[in-house]
Amino acid sequence: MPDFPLGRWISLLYRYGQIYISRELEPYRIGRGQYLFLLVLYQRDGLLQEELSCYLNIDKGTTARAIDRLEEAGYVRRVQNSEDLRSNRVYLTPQAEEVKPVLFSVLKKWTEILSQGLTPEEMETAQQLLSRMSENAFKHIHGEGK
Amino acid sequence: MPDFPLGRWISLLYRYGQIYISRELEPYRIGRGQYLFLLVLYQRDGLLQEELSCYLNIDKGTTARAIDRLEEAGYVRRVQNSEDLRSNRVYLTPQAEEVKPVLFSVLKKWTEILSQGLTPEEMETAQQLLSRMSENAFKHIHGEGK
DNA sequence: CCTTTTTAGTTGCGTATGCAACCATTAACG
DNA sequence: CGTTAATGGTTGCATACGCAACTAAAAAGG
Repeated sequence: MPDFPLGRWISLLYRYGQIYISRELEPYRIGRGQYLFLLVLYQRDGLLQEELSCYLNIDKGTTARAIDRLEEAGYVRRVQNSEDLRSNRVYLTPQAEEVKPVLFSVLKKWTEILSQGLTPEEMETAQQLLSRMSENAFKHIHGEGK
Repeated sequence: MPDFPLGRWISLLYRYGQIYISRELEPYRIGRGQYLFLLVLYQRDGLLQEELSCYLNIDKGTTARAIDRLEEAGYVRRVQNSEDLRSNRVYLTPQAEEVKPVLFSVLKKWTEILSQGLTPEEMETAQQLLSRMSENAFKHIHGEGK
């Protein structure tokens, strides 16, 4: 790749990560587009869809459909927010607590695969740098304009 | 995000990069799923679809459709390979040469956006680490396996 | 040679994703 | 208050992607 090596690696890591997650979580009916929402809800249950979208920086339409899936598979339930009837709070079900260790172990294993031959310090550095680049990306796409 | 921060940043960088590329290249009818193929062809023209797939590690079905798009938009043409009638060689058109500077400048700008606040050494490190993680991902998904 | 297997490419299907249009509810304002 | 604007959520549409089934051509093996 002559130019733009970064984009190529990011594309590969994203796509291959999705393949891995899909395969491993398929028996649990958790799709690659859904697991991130579970991760956020494990941290803080009962968020609004809008809060999930905002936190993960994912389109609200995409979020709506991901929550559809999770609800249909029995991992979350929507409860209309009594303080604002337009919005839903999303709560984990006991079934979600049950798969939590599975999900964490799958993600941990993928991280281990990626980190083969890298030192913990290098992994830490990678996270640091990706996080800073993400913030730049975010600010450019949203933050004042263009 | 409690665990799996890496996946989250990669997801964000991938999706936001796609948004940026889509917007910038939309006037030229080059989609976010197509520009990588052009980049490879700028390096070496006349590759087989299979070689493109293999080099970018992208599914051959996806490749076929990306080349469809590029052909329809006038950037490449398929020529049946006389040495193996099953395969096509993909050649750039003059129109592809014309957009080359535009494409490169768009990608360069995105890299500059991502690298704000990072030193050139840090960017170099990031590429290094991503490249090594990509190789790990590749080996796990393909290489013997799993 | 003829049959079997492999391989390059195409296509159908399922999923994910962003955008824009839309709906219902809430907030802002005159 | 009543009208207008903003906002949370849903849905239609377009694109991208992997997988699997399929086709046609080439390679392998008897």
